[in-house]
Amino acid sequence: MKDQELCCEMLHAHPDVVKAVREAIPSEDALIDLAELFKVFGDSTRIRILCALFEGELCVCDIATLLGMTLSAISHQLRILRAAKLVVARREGKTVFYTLADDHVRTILADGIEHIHE
Amino acid sequence: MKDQELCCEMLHAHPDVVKAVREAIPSEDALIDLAELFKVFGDSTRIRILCALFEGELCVCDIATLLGMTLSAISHQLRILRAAKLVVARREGKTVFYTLADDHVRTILADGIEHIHE
DNA sequence: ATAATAGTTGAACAATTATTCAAGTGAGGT
DNA sequence: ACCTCACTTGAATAATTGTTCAACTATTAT
Repeated sequence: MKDQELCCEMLHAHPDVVKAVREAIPSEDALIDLAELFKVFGDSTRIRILCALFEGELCVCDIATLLGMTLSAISHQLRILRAAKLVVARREGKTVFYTLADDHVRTILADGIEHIHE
Repeated sequence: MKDQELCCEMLHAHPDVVKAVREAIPSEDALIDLAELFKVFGDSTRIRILCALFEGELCVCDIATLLGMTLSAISHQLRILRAAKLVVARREGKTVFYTLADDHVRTILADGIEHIHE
């Protein structure tokens, strides 16, 4: 986190290029938010939950059974997915059903799969 | 990581639904790879590097200057981006220039931005 | 009321990871 | 040969994070 003006190591950088890029890219805050979103996709448990929900709504216990994990572990991950607005919950009696929040999830995952298969 | 057959807590799960989903979703290994890819996008320094490279090729020093970070920190992150095949390097004398490896990066980031703005 | 079921939550622990620091390459200049 | 510049790399440290365990809430049944 050094200031580039004070960092002699970096005086050889191409200042015109750096200036142009600095004006063109989104704000640091926007990119932090973006990284936070991708961080949510960056865990295989959460990816598996999202993929399972592609097939339709599931209760927490179904997901736990499917992944062979505890209710608690799944519930913690669902909280993160809810906070990122990737899934929504619906209660029916004692059971809570989860669904994908929208189609962005499908699109993002599909793009990722495509990159891997290239 | 409990076996669902042995886990009495989960006997109430909907077995037909679980079975259908289990057959429909990709293999656990494939989803682990996918999570690894998104993990690379899940860091704001790396996202900022990728965004900077949208504008064209940059040397390591340009990137370090732009982000106000040390050469070492940037170099470590570039190594991760190279391993994920998101960027490629080209040496010209003492300088190493980096470029986006392909258009998947643009697509994935654009989808992420869209989700945030919804 | 009491109990049982389905899920949530907080604290703790282990594992992962981003940055720093110091040392090490590889290329060009003298 | 020696030096400098533009990186790269390995080890160490601090911060973050996923899972477990135990306790708790909400709903239904008796």
